[in-house]
Amino acid sequence: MSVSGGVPYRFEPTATVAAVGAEHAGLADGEESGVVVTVAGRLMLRRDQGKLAFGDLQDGTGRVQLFAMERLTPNFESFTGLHLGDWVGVTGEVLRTRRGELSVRVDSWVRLAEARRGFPDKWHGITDVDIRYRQRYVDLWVTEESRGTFVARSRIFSATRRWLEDRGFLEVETPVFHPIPGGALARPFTTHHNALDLELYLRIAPELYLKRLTVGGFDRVFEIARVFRNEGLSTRHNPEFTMLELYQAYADYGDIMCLVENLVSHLALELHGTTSLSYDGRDLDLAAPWRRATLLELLEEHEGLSVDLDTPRDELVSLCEDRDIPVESHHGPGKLIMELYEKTTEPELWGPVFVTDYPKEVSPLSRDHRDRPGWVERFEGIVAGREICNAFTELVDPEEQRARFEAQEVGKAAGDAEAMAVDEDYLRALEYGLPPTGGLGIGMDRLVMLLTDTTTIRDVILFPTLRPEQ
RNA sequence: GGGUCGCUAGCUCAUCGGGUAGAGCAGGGGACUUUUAAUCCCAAGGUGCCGGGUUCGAGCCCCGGGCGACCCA
Repeated sequence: MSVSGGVPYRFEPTATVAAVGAEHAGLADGEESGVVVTVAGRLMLRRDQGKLAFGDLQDGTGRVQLFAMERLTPNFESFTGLHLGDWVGVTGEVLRTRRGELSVRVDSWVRLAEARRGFPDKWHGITDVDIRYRQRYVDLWVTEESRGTFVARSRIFSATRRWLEDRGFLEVETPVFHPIPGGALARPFTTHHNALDLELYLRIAPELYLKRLTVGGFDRVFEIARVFRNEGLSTRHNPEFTMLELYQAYADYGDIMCLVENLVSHLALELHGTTSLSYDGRDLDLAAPWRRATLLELLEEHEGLSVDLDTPRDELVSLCEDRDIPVESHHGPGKLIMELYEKTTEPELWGPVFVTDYPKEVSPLSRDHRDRPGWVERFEGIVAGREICNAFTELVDPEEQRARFEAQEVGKAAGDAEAMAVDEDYLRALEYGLPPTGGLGIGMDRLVMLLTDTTTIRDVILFPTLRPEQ
């Protein structure tokens, strides 16, 4: 076996680094355990010392020191010739050195892969975030927080699935290719199917398909859906991101609020053992119940504005203009109020808070409010100034839905690239009867950001969208 | 789309009132029997993001472009 030779086709570690550490925590300085283990991972540091050599092996669970001796270790010269970043498998006795470092003695070893490119600085790591995003395969080894964030992301997803399944929700998959983009107000990506000679859109939301399933009798469904929106990049926006959407028959938006606050606080407990978190240097408590307040109440509370849908349009327009909010001629009072709220109030909210009851004009899929004409039963969950979810009592009436779609088409004709189109098949589905249903969409990337105290969406997406190199 | 900042060795960073670049780590060679970013010695390593311009001379000044970060729309 030599460093220049080939590498094996398989290898069988008997323990993770973390397990070695846990099982031999009590070993005294200078003591040998009598236990032989096989570990594998990357060589991240090496300290040669004549007839001895020390190295740090890192696997997915942590680091442990390797202790090689010329007297015992086969091919000792080759071992000291390993490069930082090389993958190695090591078998040997677990011991603690005189200096108190838990170690695996290198009684036998094999190189499992060669790092032909030099690893980043062993102390400073990678500081250029561009390299971290483009070469995540290096970042994950070198930047401990990065690995931790993605492990947390995985735990959040699996805990979410488990929690929903425990409550009778069925996970489904619906199409990514949509002939008519719908379910959200956003610009889609377009693509083309050659055999059908058909323009298709990458979905901007799975919503309309999931509600078709509710019509079909799946009374609790969810999908963890990659969605695609053709918009700019920012610390909060990636063109492809992940939404959890769920639909619960017989429920209204009040039921969904309870679901959200229970799910999110559960995830915080699973991940951190507490709902008291810190985000971006500020305290945040996700314990249920969350405050509920209407959009108008919050607009008055934060901006001192007492307005409503019957406020004269001129007045709303000048309130917007006073705040440098651009107004377009087709904006009605609902849209103007929404703009005022989004620009002045939403960023100020720390939360968690459920902002309830939105203008019908900006909510084409939500059911009319049972008591407030012109408004719908919709809420957004705002945490740390960010919208993490959007939910409503679903609009079930096909006639009303058609009218909402047609109002959207008017906006589309007026040049609104984000407006919805009429989806005849969806209307046909509604005509077969959608029961009272509560629906929810959660931005999973933003939720992960919140729970991992991360302020850039690129830090929670393994391979964020970037301009190509060169 | 606008503004600010950044881009120098594989990685992390220096240098200067414009005079064709320097260190640590990594990589190469050597020393060292308990190291902890080990240490010590030696040698090597650069299209200074790209393209123009000003200048006797540009990594540095000017213009254009690229990529990124942050802020704003």
